[in-house]
Amino acid sequence: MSHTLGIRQVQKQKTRQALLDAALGLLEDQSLSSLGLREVTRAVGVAPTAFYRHFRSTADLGVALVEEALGSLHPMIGTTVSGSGDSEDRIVRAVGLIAGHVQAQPAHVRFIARERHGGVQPVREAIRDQLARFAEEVRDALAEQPESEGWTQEDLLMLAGLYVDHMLVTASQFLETLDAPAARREEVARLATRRMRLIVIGRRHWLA
Amino acid sequence: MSHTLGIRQVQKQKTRQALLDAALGLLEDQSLSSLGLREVTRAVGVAPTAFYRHFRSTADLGVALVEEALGSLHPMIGTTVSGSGDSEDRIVRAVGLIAGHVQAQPAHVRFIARERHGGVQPVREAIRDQLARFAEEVRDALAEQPESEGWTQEDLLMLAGLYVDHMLVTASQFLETLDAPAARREEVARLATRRMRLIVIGRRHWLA
DNA sequence: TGTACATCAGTGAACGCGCGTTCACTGATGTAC
DNA sequence: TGTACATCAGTGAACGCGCGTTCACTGATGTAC
Repeated sequence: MSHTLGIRQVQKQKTRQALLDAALGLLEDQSLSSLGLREVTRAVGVAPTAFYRHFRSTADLGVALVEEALGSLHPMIGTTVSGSGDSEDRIVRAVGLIAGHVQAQPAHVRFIARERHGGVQPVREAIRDQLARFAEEVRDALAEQPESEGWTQEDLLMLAGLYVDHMLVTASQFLETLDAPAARREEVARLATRRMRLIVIGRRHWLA
Repeated sequence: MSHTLGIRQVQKQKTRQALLDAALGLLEDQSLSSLGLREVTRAVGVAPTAFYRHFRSTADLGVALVEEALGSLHPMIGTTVSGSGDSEDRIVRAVGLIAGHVQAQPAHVRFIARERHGGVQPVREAIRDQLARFAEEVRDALAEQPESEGWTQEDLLMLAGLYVDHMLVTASQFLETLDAPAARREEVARLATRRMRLIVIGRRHWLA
């Protein structure tokens, strides 16, 4: 049975989302460790004290943003790695997907890149955990490919980590081209594709 | 002829260095964008206004820290890439060098990892420029290896970028093991070595 | 070498400002009967 | 369905505090003669 939220719950969720959205916007030009609670509430148009009805602190809000930014990407992983076509097709598709995601959610991507090594410990840990999950998911998807025959789980996880890190490097490179002409973006895509190709070649000859 | 600095210049340099050192220490648990000028002068034991005799702002100090953290590493590049031994020797030596540097200068490494995508634009740009120089230096060193015959300059730079990014990923992984038992550090070293080996294998078969 | 003046790294008081957090509150929504 | 009470998201005043920046200053160091 579907549980309908009351008016109060719905309104509370709206305010919470508004706080998250406002914070994400403010974080385009600063780090979470310098984001002020009053800044966020001012941007939303609520009293500073309303903040505490939703988050204990800006660090707490940051952890929620990590969930929002990365939580929904997990399904994408499997379909990309296990998708149809040869490895060249998959490389091109993966780079395209990253480019598209950066265009669609630049603020999310910037937030993750910035706070992955940022000054707020709980947020760093939340990101690290999510990325570790990504790597495991990639490993499991790789394990089902015929090319992975003879590979140890450990080496598959090593390769998966390489893919995940490369994905992040590529995303942050696309981020830097957002205000640049499309040609610059093409160049990043070309370069990312070649890097990925080199890794795939390394994979193919790994067991030799 | 050697130019001896006057007492005044020497003292000024000392204070400047004390400000840089204090800032670096404070940046272990926060980002530059939340670092206060008064925090830094308080840690050094000088009046807040003394700060302005050395830097225009904390962002300006950050740019100086980038120079301090990365400027002296350039010579290391060439000797690592062009060093003696086969590729396996060079991989092991490179990973060892990174591990040693992280142990010797953890605050520098943390600062670079944190501010590379941090909230202070001039600092991000300074880091990006230094890393671009690293990549070019690696490319030039690679170009002199016999294995690079037939490679375009562009592909060599692509490979060099892969090495530089991998170096940073490895450094930040070592950083997370600083308070962990040595066994954890060994594991990171092992993993980084394998990743590097996979890239080298990819390189060997690139032109096929 | 000694003297008179210039330089300038560091001082300390003062300023206006925005911060995070507390508290008792209001009034719409939810619930029990 | 109507009523009486409970809940609780958001309010607004108040607090003490540390911030960045200004300014005129001091006194040791540097320089010209």
